Amino acid sequence: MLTIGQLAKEADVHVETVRYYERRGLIPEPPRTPSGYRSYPAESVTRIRFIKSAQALGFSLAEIEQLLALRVDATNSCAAVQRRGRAKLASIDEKIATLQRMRAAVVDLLSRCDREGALGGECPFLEALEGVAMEE
Amino acid sequence: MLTIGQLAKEADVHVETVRYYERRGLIPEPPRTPSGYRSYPAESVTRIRFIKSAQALGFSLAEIEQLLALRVDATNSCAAVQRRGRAKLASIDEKIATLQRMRAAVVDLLSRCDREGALGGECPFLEALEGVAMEE
DNA sequence: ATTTGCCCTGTAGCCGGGTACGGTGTTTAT
DNA sequence: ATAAACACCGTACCCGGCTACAGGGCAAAT
Repeated sequence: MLTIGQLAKEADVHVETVRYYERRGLIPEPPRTPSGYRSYPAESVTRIRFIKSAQALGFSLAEIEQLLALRVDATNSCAAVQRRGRAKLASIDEKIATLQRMRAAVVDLLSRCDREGALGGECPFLEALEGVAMEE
Repeated sequence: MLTIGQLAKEADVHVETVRYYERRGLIPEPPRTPSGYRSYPAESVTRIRFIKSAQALGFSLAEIEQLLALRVDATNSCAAVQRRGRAKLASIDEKIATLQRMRAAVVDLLSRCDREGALGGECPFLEALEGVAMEE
């Protein structure tokens, strides 16, 4: 079991962030020691790291909450989870596709810069970016 | 040429957002009509769409500014562009890899939900998320 | 045993990224 | 020729996501 400070350090966030996530319902309220200290299981580290990664990929905390809520229980039928899971899958796939277009644009830019840059060319990025944007 | 309102509509942002991006230096100051109205070339639409897509992938406006500044000119040598471009490439690749791990976790979750959910199983998401987090 | 450090619960403030508003000038449609 | 729709500028405000106190209690090290 971990104190909030140990958890924060492991997950590379501030202590206040952990408490903030708890208030937001992104992590469950942990058990307390007799004196009232929060006491976290080791898996909390995984969860917080997941939240930070998903954020870095452009998911909002509200969306992350939905991702974390993908579980079958009293309120979620397996069918409902399947439906919402597939929707999340679609948004993940769209992000991957857009990143791959961005990647190709940067690679193209760098290679042209290599060839033409030596010749005093211009290497404009916008040109390389044609069609990179995500579809709505 | 487009008015700011037309540009905003095409790019699916608010007029104020376009002016905000101009203040931030993310889009160049456009030429003005005699009466002072901004007059945009069609390619501005591409640029704003790119900005919105990059944001949706977790890039901050500051990072996007750097991406857009990947061009060889008086202040940027081709070598410098190559160096910064490769750094951006690395961050793009990391995002792709993390999204692919997330994707696999969701797919796994859905398939298990299919098999075990029908049997009254639990489908916990955290378990599927082991190791999804981005590396630092 | 007391200092140092970490924990608690508030509430308030900050930063990034817009968004809204007020007052005014310009185009365009009727 | 006048109303509606849009543009200008400036400033102020809002929301998401933290971050920083303040004022107090507990725990580990010297």
